[in-house]
Amino acid sequence: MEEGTSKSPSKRPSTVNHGDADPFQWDTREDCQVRQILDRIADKWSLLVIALLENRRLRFTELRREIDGVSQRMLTVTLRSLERDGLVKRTVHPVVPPRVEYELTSLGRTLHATVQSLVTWTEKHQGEIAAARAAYDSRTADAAEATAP
Amino acid sequence: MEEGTSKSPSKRPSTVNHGDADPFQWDTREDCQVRQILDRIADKWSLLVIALLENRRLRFTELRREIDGVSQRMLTVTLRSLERDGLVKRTVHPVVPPRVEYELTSLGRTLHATVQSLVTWTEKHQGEIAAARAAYDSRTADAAEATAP
DNA sequence: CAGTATCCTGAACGATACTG
DNA sequence: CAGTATCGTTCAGGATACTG
Repeated sequence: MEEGTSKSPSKRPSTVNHGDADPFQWDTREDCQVRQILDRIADKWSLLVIALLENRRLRFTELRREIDGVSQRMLTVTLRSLERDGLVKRTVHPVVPPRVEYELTSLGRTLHATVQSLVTWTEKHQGEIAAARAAYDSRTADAAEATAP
Repeated sequence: MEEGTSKSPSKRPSTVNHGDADPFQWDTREDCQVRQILDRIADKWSLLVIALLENRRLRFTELRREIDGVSQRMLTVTLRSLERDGLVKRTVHPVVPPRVEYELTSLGRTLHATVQSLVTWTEKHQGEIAAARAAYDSRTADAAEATAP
């Protein structure tokens, strides 16, 4: 598992370079914290895990069953990332067979609350977005049809 | 440009399958709107573009200069996606040389406002996250050192 | 049960060259 | 100026097999 460790730390090709006095430092720097957090929660599974753990602590297999599309490997990678960032607490019970439980930390719960505003926004505006997409696609289709009929 | 068009529409391998009555429909379905929105704004450049357009309308080259790490290709792809979703308005002025200006739509502005809460959360908690990472990494390093010295 | 370790594929992205 | 077209690389993530 090299990517789990390399995912966050190995990201400074110093591409984005703005530099000057700017009211938007938070988004113009490559190592921007916001971007890192967004990358964390917007990846394929993190949000699902956070949402499921919001209710109750769950075991590895329970999470797997709930999400079900996730591969064993990616669930592990996702959980490790969340644990590393202090969003999820991992508890190993020294029994056999092993029993490992995951739960949100208090930090994880505050993140979930914040994400809710995004969820709310999306639910409120998904109609507009769908309409915009449909409009754009039909416009594009028309243009293509007019160009190469 | 195949990926620009395929980016959003070609995403239903119907992997995540939960099904049963669940208070979390918004996050367990593969075609989840929240996930789509997150994918849009969390990609490499969208957030930067939205942030820059929050202030003023900008031309293609101006955006390119501001972001500067972005390739011509990705800026185009990003702008097209944002336009398709109704977050950004594209205006072509029929002059020569061409003059194309981009600005946020009202929908785009409301999204920016929503994202701000995430930014605020991040600024507030980045210390905790950094600490959690450092703690996790040192723990991990210790374990590795104890296993294979 | 809860993982690791490998291998492999597709697609995201960058670099480059060309155009209305 | 503001793109489009093509090519090559990288790497996230799935499939599979093996362990404490």
